[in-house]
Amino acid sequence: MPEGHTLHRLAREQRKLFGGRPVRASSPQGRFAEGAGVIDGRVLRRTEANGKHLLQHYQGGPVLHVHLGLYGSFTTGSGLPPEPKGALRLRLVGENAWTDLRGATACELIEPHEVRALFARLGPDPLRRDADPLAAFGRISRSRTVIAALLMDQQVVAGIGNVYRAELLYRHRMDPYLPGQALSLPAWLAMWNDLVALMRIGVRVGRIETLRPQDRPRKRGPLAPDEARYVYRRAGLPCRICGTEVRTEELVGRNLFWCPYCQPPGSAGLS
DNA sequence: GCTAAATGTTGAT
DNA sequence: TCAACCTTTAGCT
Repeated sequence: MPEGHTLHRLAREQRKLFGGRPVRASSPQGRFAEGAGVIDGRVLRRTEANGKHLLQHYQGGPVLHVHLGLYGSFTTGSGLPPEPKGALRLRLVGENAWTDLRGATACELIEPHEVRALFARLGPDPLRRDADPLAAFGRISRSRTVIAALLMDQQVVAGIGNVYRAELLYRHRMDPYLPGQALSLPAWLAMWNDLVALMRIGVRVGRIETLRPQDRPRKRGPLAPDEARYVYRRAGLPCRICGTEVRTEELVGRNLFWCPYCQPPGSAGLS
């Protein structure tokens, strides 16, 4: 489930499982055979995530770049890896752990200048220490594009996907169709700080949780997906807070979800 | 059991 | 604007 939190979690996990030791790399599917051959036997020195991109830095210089896209995934386990099945793009095997990559949009070795170019076209990532929310506000406040579209633009903020977008706008009672220009700095900073907190929770628990404690259904056991969110994928269901039907509409190729009562036209956030 | 849609991006048309 | 990527899950039957 790849929004930014997933990639940061993976970077952390892979550092712990494979970092500082040589890894065996292979591409049973064959599509990344050459790259796997380069990595094979090298020490994994460092892993990092920026937005939805994952990088593994290997001894001697090779950098593996992975972007999971819509349905790419890593499956990880301990002990001996299972017999490869299906389209297995990349398998990494360490001392006592293995991980399989499937379905990724990008799995490639890139040069240092390509890493710089990649990072240069990403906006601040709320999960990185060096992230500057004012850089994002600069773009937002100069734009006539609606905030729901700006939030999904990785050049504005790196790592937000459709779930965080919908839930963040809801939590701030913001009209998704508000032009970026209409956001105040305090409203943006409140959203940013909330986003940092939400995404850190996402890294910690491994999924996107956005409900405030008082809004969580009181029930035991795991929550169904539509019970764990305010508006994302809840079209036609009553808003958790006001009971109005949650709406959905396609916006730049993606489904947007919002509550027309809690986020009325012109509503510019809580600050 | 089957089908459609999905948390995303790139590159061709 | 659309296909590709080719997995997973929700929602049917």
